[in-house]
Amino acid sequence: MDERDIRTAKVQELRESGSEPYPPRLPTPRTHQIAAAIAEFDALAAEKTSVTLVGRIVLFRDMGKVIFLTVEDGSGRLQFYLRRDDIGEGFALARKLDLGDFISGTGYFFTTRTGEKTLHLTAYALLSKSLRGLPAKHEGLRDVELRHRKRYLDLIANRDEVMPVFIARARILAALRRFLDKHGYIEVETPILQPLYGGATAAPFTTHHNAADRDMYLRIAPELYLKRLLVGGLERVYELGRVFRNEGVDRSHNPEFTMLEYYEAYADYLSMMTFTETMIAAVAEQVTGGMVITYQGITLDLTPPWKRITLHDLIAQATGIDYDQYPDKESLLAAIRARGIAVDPARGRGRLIDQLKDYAFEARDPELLKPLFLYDYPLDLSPLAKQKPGTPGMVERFQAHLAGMQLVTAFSELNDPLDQRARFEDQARQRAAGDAEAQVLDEDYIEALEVGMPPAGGVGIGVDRLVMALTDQPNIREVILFPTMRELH
RNA sequence: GCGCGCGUAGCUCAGUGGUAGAGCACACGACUUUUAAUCGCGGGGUCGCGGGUUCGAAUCCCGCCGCGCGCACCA
Repeated sequence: MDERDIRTAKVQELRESGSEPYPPRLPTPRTHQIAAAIAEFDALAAEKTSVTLVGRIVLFRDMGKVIFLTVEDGSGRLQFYLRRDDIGEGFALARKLDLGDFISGTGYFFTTRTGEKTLHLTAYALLSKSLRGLPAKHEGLRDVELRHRKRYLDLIANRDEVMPVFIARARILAALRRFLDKHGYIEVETPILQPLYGGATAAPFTTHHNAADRDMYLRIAPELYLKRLLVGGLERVYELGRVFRNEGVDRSHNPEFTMLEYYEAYADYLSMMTFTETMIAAVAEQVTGGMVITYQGITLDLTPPWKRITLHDLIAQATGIDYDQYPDKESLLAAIRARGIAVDPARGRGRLIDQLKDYAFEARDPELLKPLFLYDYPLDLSPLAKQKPGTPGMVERFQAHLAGMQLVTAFSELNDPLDQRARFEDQARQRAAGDAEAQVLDEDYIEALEVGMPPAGGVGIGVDRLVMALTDQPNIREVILFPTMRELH
């Protein structure tokens, strides 16, 4: 008989003796959360006030005629003390309690001779029987795969490290909503299940709608729907929700992740830059208590204004290449190769520029870890962004980088339906040439633009990465409760 | 997708060619202020999966699966 068999047998024995191991409610109402009771300990102990606390048994010390056990609830942990002389017949059953069981305990507070605040029980009750033991009390659960596959065990065993991260995550989401609401934005919900996917350059997850007998897609971004709402007359909208991209997993990517997108009519990318740094700094302050954070040992000051540099100047500083002097892919490629920088040449000019940006970040200049706005991007990488006047081939777009992670992308939204159609057609050519991630033409979206969309700025934030930055976590899987895992065989 | 590393008891880990181990957990016993309780005693393993080399494989080789790290890819 293994542990689980033994505990299952205990369930049976309890039922046969007329005791329900999974009762529907507490036999005695809970009077306090543990942390609240500890806060009032002196008064409660002085009056020997009867309190009822509940929780999971995390340590169990059976000394024959007395038992000490440590019980943990959502707020904290406390030692319970049971004496055979107090409990009577129930004491023998108490000795059969197991680590992991949920119990309630009624009694009064006292302090042991070693100074530990303790609840001296006059009665207890089993609330829920655990059939499987908890991870080792000292070593806990270190195996990263197990921690993520069985997050409930991770939360139990590594509570002090893991719980605060997800509490902070919840606070970050709430603070983002609060900030946007305060600034007149309304939160909307647009389709996750879409007949066409768009708004980003990524491969989708495909599914099938049986009733309509047609393929549908999980959204890769909410962008095109949010901008339809600008057409409809909503001036400030946002959506905070899950998006799905059929791509690999690494330290900063999970196939499903949380995106915040917000759009503001009559704004442009420059005003959205200011709004965004203000929002992120405010969220940091509300969640961490200040605008200066530490990420993986590096101090980062989020106080606005953040450094702003054009993509052109960043690349010029890092590589000495002034890409404005190389208006076509071939001449730029030659200049890159002349400096011995390795790039994938099977891409357009915009991709080359993008790779130069990556090269600049690879130098690991500590300055580039600080909050940074990079702006003015190549047009061919940004089919939904408005062209920058007087600068052919460039669009009004920015990205925010923090701690080396791309956190934000944003632009002045393209609202010229004729230009938009041409951009989609260009994407279609790239798709025909083998780029599976090129964006697909959305006729209905073009039609909406033809009705008329006000000039607007729009921003997308990778919320998981923001949570990583604000909780000092090195891996996106540490801020997603149930990260995507392969099937076990 | 490529490279490197890891996979041994429920958990944390040792074991690098010769009969599978430790601590915790678990079972049984002792103990009326313990606290990572202690003490005694005991059970528990397809060594990720499959194949190969060898008299003999957890250990060496090949393939597969899973995980991690790096690279590539990725608004």
